[in-house]
Amino acid sequence: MLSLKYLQENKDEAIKALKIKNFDATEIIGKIIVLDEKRKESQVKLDATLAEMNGLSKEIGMLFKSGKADEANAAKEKTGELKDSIAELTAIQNSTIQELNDLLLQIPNTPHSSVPAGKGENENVIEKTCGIIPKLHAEAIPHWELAKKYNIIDFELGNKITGAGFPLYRGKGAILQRALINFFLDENRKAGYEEVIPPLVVNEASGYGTGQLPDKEGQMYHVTEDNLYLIPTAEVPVTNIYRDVILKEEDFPVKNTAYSACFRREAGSYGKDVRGLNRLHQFDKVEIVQLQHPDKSYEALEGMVAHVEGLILKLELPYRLLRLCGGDTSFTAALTFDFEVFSAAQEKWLEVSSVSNFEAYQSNRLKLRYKGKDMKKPELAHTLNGSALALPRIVAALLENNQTPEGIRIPEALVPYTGFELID
RNA sequence: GGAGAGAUGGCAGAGUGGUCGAAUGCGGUAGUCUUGAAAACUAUUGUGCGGCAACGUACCGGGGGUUCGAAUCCCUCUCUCUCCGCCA
Repeated sequence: MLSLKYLQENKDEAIKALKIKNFDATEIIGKIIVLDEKRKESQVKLDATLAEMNGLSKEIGMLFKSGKADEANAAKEKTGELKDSIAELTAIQNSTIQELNDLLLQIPNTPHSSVPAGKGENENVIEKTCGIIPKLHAEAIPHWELAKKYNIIDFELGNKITGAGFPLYRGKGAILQRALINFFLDENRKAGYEEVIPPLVVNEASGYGTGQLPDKEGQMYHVTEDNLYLIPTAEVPVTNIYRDVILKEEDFPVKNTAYSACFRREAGSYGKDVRGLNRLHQFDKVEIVQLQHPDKSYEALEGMVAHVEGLILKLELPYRLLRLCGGDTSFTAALTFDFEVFSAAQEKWLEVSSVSNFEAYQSNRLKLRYKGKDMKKPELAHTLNGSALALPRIVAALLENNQTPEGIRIPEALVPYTGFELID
């Protein structure tokens, strides 16, 4: 969430920026500022009353010690009234803070000045399109048919074991998954990201920390018995490593990468978009996360975009880079770049990575801060993350684009990982 | 799953009802000394909120209670450790 301080100091700027996200914040920010005044007022009163009470309690203690029990008991009489008003003021204070917090949670992150206006995905800006879209042979088929033909992904078996959206990879299909995961992790590690293996199930506090809760509750699988959630992305456990942490300024940049299975309920999805590997309930992804000094987060974002681009290039896939418009930028992001690869048989661009700078929006909830030597108080750090990369759509494009009458060709960079050059 | 013990500042660890935001040690930072370093010595060293500041206030795992007053007593939740059981 946005910080109160930011909203107070940059009210008009925030309202203007949020219009790019098609969010009219005029009323809500006005309410917040009024509520905060109220909060301050009740705080001052409460503190004064508490101070009075503390003083009185000390006095009573001294009176008892010096044997003046009568005076002490007389003083006790006075505390009742103070107690009542403390209870009352505390209640006001708590409900005001609660109300304030609820409102703050409703405001999306302010977009970066470079985010174009727009309602939805059609208005995203194509920054560049690279690579050659292959001309497939006459018998070319989409990946879900290739998966069956070469017996590498079994959707029906996944169906039997679990349900739709939980495919079973087998043989060279399974090896290809493992190869991609290792390839991505190795490349990320070479780029300075420390590898972690996080829990795949998180508690409520972590869900709140990265913003999946409360609003996206329905998108996560919930283990009600233990009140835990299956992670929709490694971003959740990895970013929560740094919840309630105060970093030293010289710790920046903090860079982590993690492979994880990801679980998404995808409630409301249906139809041709979910065919084959295009949209799954369980899929594999390698994620990169960075924590940065506020002055350097956009530089870091650029670096992350370049890194992801390098991965796609090594896989020899045709791709394009999109700068998301206000309407398509997520609630929590300030600036997002999407990578899409072209899947030649279904003739579709498929999103394979989303690289975002969240600025201080996630940090504010996480209470992730940093402190420099000359700083009196800690400040919020900036968080960034990106997929590097999500597997299923990469696999879809690899299968479709590289199909030949002899079999499916594996890109050179992956061969050391698969141990074979052809799926046949 | 059963029985017991515990959770205090960056770390270790004292504190069992009043002046305790909390002893002490280690660590960190700054300084003195030194050619430099080490050692020694001196000072300083948590976070939130309000305040220009002085200062006030809250925080001793989370929540609730008792009390004029709670780190300290009670209830509850979570987590950790030890032993037993079960088991990858």
